[in-house]
Parts: sequence; C-alpha cells; structure tokens
Amino acid sequence: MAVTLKQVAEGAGVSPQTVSNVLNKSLLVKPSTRARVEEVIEQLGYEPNFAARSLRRSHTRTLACILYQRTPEPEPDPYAALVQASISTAARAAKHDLLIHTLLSGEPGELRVLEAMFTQRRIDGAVLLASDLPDDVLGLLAAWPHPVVLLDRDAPESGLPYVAATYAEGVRAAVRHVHGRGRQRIAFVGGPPQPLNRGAQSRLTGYHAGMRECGLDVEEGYVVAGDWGYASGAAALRQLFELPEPPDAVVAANDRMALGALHAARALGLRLPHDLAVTGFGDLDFARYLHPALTTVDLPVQDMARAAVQLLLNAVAGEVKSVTHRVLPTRLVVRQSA
Amino acid sequence: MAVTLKQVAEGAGVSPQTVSNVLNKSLLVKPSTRARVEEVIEQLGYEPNFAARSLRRSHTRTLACILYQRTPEPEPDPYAALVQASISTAARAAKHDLLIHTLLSGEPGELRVLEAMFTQRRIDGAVLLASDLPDDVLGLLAAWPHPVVLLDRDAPESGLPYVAATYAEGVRAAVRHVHGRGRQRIAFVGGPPQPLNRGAQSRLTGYHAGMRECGLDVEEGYVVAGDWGYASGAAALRQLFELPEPPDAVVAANDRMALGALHAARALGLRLPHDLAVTGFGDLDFARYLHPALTTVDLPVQDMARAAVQLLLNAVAGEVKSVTHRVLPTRLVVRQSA
DNA sequence: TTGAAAGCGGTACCAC
DNA sequence: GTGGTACCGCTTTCAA
Repeated sequence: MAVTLKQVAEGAGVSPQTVSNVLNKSLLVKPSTRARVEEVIEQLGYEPNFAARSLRRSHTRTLACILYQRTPEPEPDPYAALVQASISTAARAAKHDLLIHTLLSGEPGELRVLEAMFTQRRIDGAVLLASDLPDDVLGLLAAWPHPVVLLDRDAPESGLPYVAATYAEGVRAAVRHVHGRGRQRIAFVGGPPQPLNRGAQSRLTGYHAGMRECGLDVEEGYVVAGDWGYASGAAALRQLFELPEPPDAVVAANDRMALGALHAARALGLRLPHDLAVTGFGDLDFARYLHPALTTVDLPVQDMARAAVQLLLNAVAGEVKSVTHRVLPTRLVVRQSA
Repeated sequence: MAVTLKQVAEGAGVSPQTVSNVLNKSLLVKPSTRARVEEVIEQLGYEPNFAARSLRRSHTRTLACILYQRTPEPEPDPYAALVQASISTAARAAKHDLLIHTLLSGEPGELRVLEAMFTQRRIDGAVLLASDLPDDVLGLLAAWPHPVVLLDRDAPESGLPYVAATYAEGVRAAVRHVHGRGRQRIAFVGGPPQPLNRGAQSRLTGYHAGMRECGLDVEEGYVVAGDWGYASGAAALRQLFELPEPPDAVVAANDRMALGALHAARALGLRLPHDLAVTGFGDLDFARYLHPALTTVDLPVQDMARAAVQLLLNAVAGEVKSVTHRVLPTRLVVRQSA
C-alpha cells in the first residue's frame, strides 16, 4: 500500500491537516513544523494520491487533446502529430498532463465520449484539433458548459475560442508567387469538400483571391478535391493532366498532397519545376529535403499550440473577459519546386 | 454541480448502493429495479465521477505513453508519432485512456516524474518508447514495482517486458539486397553512439552481419553516426564522399537519415540510384513518394503497439506467468532507391 | 435483492 | 499555527 498523508502526519506527530498545509499553502505553517513534516515526507517517499486530490478539488490538472479524424483516414497525419506534440509541450509547461483521444467522425455518439470526459471530471478542458470538424457540431460544442478551444480552424460565429492561422493569405501568397514566376495556368488541389469544413474552405478562398489578384481566370476543372493524403495528391495531378489544357502550376492545400502531386508528375515524365511548379502548405520537416525541395507555406505550429493551451487555461479558470481567439500569420517559404 | 450517484438513487427511490450495483455488477439487481435506475440515469445525464471511482478502486484505466527524448532533438520524430498514435488506438480498443508524456533525457530526475505518476496512482501502467533509452536506466526501471513495458528496444537481461522488431535482420536484408544489386562499397549511417543504445546497436550489428555474409570488408570510415534527424543523414553522406573511396551504397538506420542522404547526394551531383544506392529503415508513409522512391525496411508498428499494450495490460493485471516479450519481423520493401 | 454504514485519501472550514 | 471534523462521490463490507 502506498504511503498516505495520515501516515506522514503520524510520523511527524502532527495532524493530517498540517501536512496538507505544508503541501499546499505552506505559508501558514511554522518553519520548524514544516521542516519536520517535509523530512518525513521525503523519508517515507510520500506522494499525494491523485484521485483523492481531484475528488476534493474537483479539477484534475489534465487537459485533453482531441483529434477529430475523418474515417477512413488515408494515413496518419504528420501535421496532426506535430501539433499534438506541441500541445503536449505547452501543456507540460503549464504543469498539466495531456490525455490524447481520437474521435472518429461519423462514429455513433462521437461527441458523447468527449462530453463524458468532462462530466466524469476526467479533464479540465480540451483542445480540439478541429481542421476537419464539420460546421454543424460547432453549435453543439458552443452549447456545452465545458472549456474547449478549437485549433486549426476559425469559428467566429460560434463564440467558441479558437486558434487559427491566415490560411487564405498563405495560399494567396503561393498563388501570387507562382504567378510571379511566370505561371499562368494555376490549379488548386484542396481538401475534402465533404463535410464542408473551414480549413479546406479558407484555403480555397485564398486560391480564388490570389487568382483574382493576378488577373487569372479559374479554368474549368482546375480545382480538384483531395483528402489531405499523399495518394489523393497524386490522383489529383493525374486528373489535372487529363484536361485538354493541363496546368503549369499546382497549389496544394497541404504538403502531403503536394508530395503526391510531385510524385505523379514525375511518373508522367514532367520535368520539375520546369514543366510544372508545385507548392505545398504546412512546411513539414521533410519538405526541404524533397526533390525538388518543396516551396510551401509555413504554419507557426508551436505558437498556435501555445496559444491554444493558453486560451484553454483561461477558459478553465473562468476568465470570460480575456481574448477568445488568435489568428497567427503564415509565411511563404520559397524553395525549388516553385 | 454535476449529477451524483446519490441523486440518481433518490430519483429512483433506491439506495446509492443499488445504483452502484446496476452500474457495475448489474446481475445482482432485479430487472425492474435496474430498468428504473437506468431510466433515471439517462434522464439526469448521470456520469460516474472519475476521481471518486479511481479513489475507491485504486486504479484509473489510464495508461501512459512515455517518449524518452534525447535533447536536443533534431526535429519531431515522425516514427515516434506513428507509434504513439498506434498505442493510442490500441489503448482505446482496450478501453483505457492514454496520457502522453515526454521525458527529456538528462533532465534532473527524469524518471522521478514517471515514478510520481505511479505513486500518485495517476496511471496503471506505462509503455516506454524506449529506442533511445540508455542501458543504465533499465536497472532502475526493473527495480520498480510498477507495470512498464519497453517498446522499440529489447532488454533481455533486465527482465523487463519489451516489444521489439528484428532490427538487425532488417538491416542485414538491406545490405544483402544492395549487394545483390552489384554494390560492393556499402556504407552505414547509424544512430547516435552516445549514449549507447540497443536500437542503434542492433542495426549496426545487422550491418556488420550483412557485410560478413556478403564477403565484404567494412572499410575505414564507412560507419558514420547520425542522430536520427534528416540533417545528420545529409552530413553523413557528405562525410562519406570526402573519403578517398566513397561508397556506392548507403544503408541508413532510419528513413529520415536516408532522405537526408538522398538530398545531399543530389547536391553533390550524384545520379540516383545509378551512382549511389540508398536504403532507409521504418517505411514512413512518405517513403514511397520520394524521388527515387525509397527502398526501406518495414516495421510492423501497429502490431508492435498492440503487443505492447497487451503486455502492459497483462502486467497491470499481475499476470506473471504470461509472455513478457515479443519480437516482430521486419520486411524489406524494395523500391527505386536501391 | 436491497439498504445502512464505513472508508478510500485528501482538503475546507471551523474551532482552539 | 494547529487540530478536529465533515465531506468530495463512489464502492465494499455486512445486515436485513
């Protein structure tokens, strides 16, 4: 059996309460008493029981990171993995533990398990990696009394706190960049149209904005939907090159699809970037090592994760007045692929 | 305030005990009573309080996935991310939650925080992603009374349960493969030599074994150490090509370093795979999309994760007699790079 | 089959 | 500054 507070109290010849005091508000305890108690704690190797503490304090110093996954997922998402790792770091910096949970979209009662984590008081708050979160669940989420922040998606109308990046601007910058390099027929490989989600949508918006600014028309068939996976990028490229007028540039909505496109282009015998420019989105670690090195849009993942945890902790603390969202800047990273 | 069991009891006109019974061993409850209680539960939206339950039952149905990271880490490890995701899936399948925690190697008291999770009864068990775990901590771990399983590293002498793969055989297969393709000067880019760790070591062993079987000598300077990161693979390759007799094949201990090597080789003007064959290890999702597509060694990550969770759950349940380790097969995946 | 009471290991609130 | 006591919400005896 593990050592309890009561045993420490006995060992130090004080009451349980006093031990509790040295553990928490140790200011109230006389130095000599505290010293004695601490010695016994050390000696017995006492550690407070987490469950008992949570029960009494009714919070757990535990946050959840919820991945909302489309099913079937083409493959694990390296970007999500990165975000998650960043959140983990941010959480630990704030002395909280992190529970990882994946919600499978379309699973019966998908959100119930998240809600249960709250009602069971298992977690104090959750950050939702929500790029694929359909708009209609936002209403449900907003109606909850539980602290939740959305990451990787905006949600201005829902009133939910969120952290996003300037996706549209990023894609726009990519379009303008390739246009500046002399490309005229610029296609776009986007995220899944179904269910409609904001992450995919804002990238698409950025594409259209960029095209407009460059005075380019969006040709028939130049917008193709992928599923964020490598293979879908390859498929999209093949589809584009069956068009009567294939593009001379492809702007992809993430790095994975960009790599897939690169791959398929090569299989078609295209010289890169001569025959086709390709840009990605996300700047995954491998991007700079590809051939050609991928021109892409950097997302400030670390900062976003930190901001999300910060916002979440505010919400947990019940600070209503504070900032409820952050939109961080993206940055075009020019390499060889475009 | 959340709904409590007592309120359910009142609502159903029974004692708290009876409610508890329908929640747990519902066999003991008369069907009609159970139905009534369940109705009230449903109606009130009752969920049992996690802390109270853990306190009473003295287990948490929570597992931890501990990443043991060298510091500084060159970049987030996509392989670790994959493993972690797989463990998460395996844990959820076993109806356990997963806490993610990163131990920074060299941090003062690195292991104390893990031990604290146990003594505070925060978790029931932990799987350690232990490929970079130095040998000397194994002794400490083995002395603990807490359920722990090592993933991605063997540890036969410690008595700790572990799940590993046939790393040496995988590398050996890669060496034999490139030799079969006519390569004679085969170099090896391995993991960090310091601190000495088994994952790196067994890959190196496999290299030597493979060379021996092929009747090849390991030339001076043909074994270079990386740190698992992309950049280190690139640096290793450059270093190899400063040798009087550069290799005509490079076997890398992971895919990231292989990609780095590919990149550096191209920068040197080498034609791939004509001038240089490169193999990786791990078969990350991007491997098949590289140019040239990466010949690599597949690791059964899903199976390993499942096995690890299984072993851990056995250990938690105190099943001493059961299997304490698993070594899963690797598989050479031949593509274009070698 | 059900209920009463004790207690898991802490913390809050009250006296002293 | 310190100790007594109730109680967080649930499960486990033990009786009824």
